[in-house]
Amino acid sequence: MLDIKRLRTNLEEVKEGLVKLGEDVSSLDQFTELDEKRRTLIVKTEQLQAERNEVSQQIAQMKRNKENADDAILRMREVGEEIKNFETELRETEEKLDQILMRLPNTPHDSVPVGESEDDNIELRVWGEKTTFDFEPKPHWDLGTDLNILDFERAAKVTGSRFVFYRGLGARLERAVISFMLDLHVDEHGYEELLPPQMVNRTSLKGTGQLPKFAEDLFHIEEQDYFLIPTAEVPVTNFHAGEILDGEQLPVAFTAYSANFRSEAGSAGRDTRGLIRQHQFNKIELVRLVNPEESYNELEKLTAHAEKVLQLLELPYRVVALCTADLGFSSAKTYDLEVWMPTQNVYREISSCSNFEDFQARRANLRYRSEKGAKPAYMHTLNGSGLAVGRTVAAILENYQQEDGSVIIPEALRPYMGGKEVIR
RNA sequence: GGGGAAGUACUCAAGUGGUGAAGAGGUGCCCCUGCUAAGGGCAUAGGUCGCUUACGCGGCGCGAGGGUUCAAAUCCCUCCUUCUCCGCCA
Repeated sequence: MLDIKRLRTNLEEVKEGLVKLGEDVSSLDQFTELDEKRRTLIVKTEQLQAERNEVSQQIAQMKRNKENADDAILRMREVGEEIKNFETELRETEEKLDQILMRLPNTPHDSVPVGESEDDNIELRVWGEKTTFDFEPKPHWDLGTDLNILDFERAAKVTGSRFVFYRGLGARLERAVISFMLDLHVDEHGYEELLPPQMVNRTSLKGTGQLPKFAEDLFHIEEQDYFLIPTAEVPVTNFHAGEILDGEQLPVAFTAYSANFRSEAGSAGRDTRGLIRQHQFNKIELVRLVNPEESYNELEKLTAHAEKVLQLLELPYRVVALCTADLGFSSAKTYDLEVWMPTQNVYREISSCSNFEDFQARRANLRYRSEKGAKPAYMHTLNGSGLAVGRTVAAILENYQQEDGSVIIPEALRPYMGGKEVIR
């Protein structure tokens, strides 16, 4: 959520930021009016409440002295009615304000390039050489099916489209990638591992920004009003929600494995084959809760941690800075890591590393004290995939394939594969 | 799933309609003391929202949300969490 005080004092500047995102800012036309109405109602309500508190004490006094308090009680009955009316009006006004504020995206950092589409994202660096073959490489879904390590057909039978069975060494490979990534982030990068709940409540989803605006992207459990998590970002960022941490506890660095569930509403027909766009996929997440002054250094750090995975797996990739058109709802700045997918001849997103500044912290009430006795302040939150596991497996299959249809296992994963070197 | 009990500050805890939510521990400052311990004194309800140039003032806050009442930690309703007994169960 944007800072309401910032909206009050710099409304035009905020609008400019939102316009860069291609956001419709007409909802803000009512902001000033609603905000002023809210504060007027607060003043009126509180004046009456103060009066009621005072007279109530007088009534108590009179009763104790066995005096007659009927006049005061009658008067307070009316005051009580008035308070109730003002409170109702106040609640309605605050709901309207909330409707506006909770649906406004974060404003982009100054360094974010302004753009019209993802084509305006800026390539920052390229790592590794694009894989080349002296034979016709197969897409990973054919490789996986032929090797009998991926089974899309049976998953469609058992559940539906956009699901998959990993089988045999395929399942083993997925599990190896998960363990490899977690171990790297815990042992080398200093993250604490969490294994989070894979369903969350509405409050958590509002905290990170998926609700109220993007409900149609989520799987919902009606009975309990829970949602399957679309990313571990949700439970992990909300881990400290509502708490006030000591400054020394920052930065908090969590890594988490979870399955992720996305309805993929609106992407019908896109990436229908293979592991790229599934309703359920595994991901290792990196989350950092940091000092505001540090958050942009922290973003570089976090991105480097995600990149390290690709480097150790020796998968060619590039890093792009997302332009305003491609920026996510909650993010102030995002770097995407894109891995080389030889059969599609493109770099495909495999990680998204973002600084949310205090946007999520406001929503989830994540605060810290810079020192003992200091006023609580919002921390900054960051997260990134470290990495998407299914897409990593797809990239391994495609980049490490051989002419005979077998796949070499990257060296870094072999300890997790029982020493096996090839899937054939 | 059914029955019981509970949720008050950093911790423990009193409080069944009426002035500022007891008390203890802890913490901070001070006294005493050669130093430490013990002892004594004072302070200590976090937060947040609003008003105010400011010093300040006020509202809300006893798990959450509603309700009754002039007045709610206290009475009523719904929900959440924890403990516990029974049943079921990976």
